[in-house]
Amino acid sequence: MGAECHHAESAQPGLEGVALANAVAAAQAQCERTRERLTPPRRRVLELLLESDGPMKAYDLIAAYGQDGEPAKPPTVYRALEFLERLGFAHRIESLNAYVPCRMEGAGHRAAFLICECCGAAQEFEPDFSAQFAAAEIAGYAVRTVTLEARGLCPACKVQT
Amino acid sequence: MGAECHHAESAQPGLEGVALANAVAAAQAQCERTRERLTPPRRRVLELLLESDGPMKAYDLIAAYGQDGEPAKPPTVYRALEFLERLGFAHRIESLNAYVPCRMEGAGHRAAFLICECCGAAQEFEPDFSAQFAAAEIAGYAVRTVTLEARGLCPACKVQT
DNA sequence: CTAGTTATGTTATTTCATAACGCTGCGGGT
DNA sequence: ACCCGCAGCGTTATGAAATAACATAACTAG
Repeated sequence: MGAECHHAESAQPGLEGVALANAVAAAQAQCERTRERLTPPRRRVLELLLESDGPMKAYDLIAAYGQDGEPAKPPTVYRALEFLERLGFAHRIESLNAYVPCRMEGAGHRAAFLICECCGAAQEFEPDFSAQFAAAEIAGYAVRTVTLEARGLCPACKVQT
Repeated sequence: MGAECHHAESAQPGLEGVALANAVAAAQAQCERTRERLTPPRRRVLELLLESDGPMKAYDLIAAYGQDGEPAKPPTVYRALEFLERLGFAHRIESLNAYVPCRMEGAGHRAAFLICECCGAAQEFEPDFSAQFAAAEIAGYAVRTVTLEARGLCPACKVQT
């Protein structure tokens, strides 16, 4: 994923082993609570996102989908992503055409990201949209969702060249 | 552009005649001040954006480019859009894959939009990113640009069904 | 069990964006 | 005046991202 620099992309190391299993199990449990179904393709895509060190493109997911190297068909992955986004298990980063697993505990529908233009890392943070909601109210808009993406340099890339 | 509803999309009526000419002339003047060149394709794409009632897709611009009905080649339009964005004359709306002319006076690199999911209107507003900058600073990020897109219903669509 | 709904598999296509290459025309230096 | 370097453009082709459409399978409530 590191597109422009050589730093190890370790800001958000992917999950493995037990941590991965726990994360998937947590998603499973939440689904059962809300009568949603974490079906095999959905689970598989969630796993891939959680394992990744950084944002994944849809076609990265498609290529990585089959344990045997067989790619998925695009709709399989896009449908899974739609589900994961709806449930809040994943977010789309519009400015990258890429996807990340949600790293925030129980954050509902709010998402905000700090995106490093050097190494490609994307860090989710808890947004405070009060100023934006105020602006929306003045304009008479009923806001449903807000996406915010701040681009710049992460601490590691800021230091080096 | 109105995708899902029948309301007139009049929130941001396009410019015509003298108003259009004035807007283009203002861009021209600013270019001259900064030694940038508002070449014919750039001027043409800017005109098309200013004339439009709402966000335009890249291929809308491509189709509308020639006064004689001849479409442009994609790179022509994408290069012009890149220029217009760099100069702050236009903004890309990531969540729509669409472009709008900048409506804010002298706003530098900040852009924020209220997007109606019913009629497709996109209203630019003056963002206050102080909360986000604070969050970025805590995380050690050096932010360069921020894009914010709030999706919901505009006043007109909120009232009707 | 069976009808309705939700999810998946599959094929094909559409939409969005950029790579690569050569030509042109303007501006700066000597 | 020259020519040289670079920004901009035209053109062909391709790559990347996302969805349409339709058939089949799997749950679930009655």
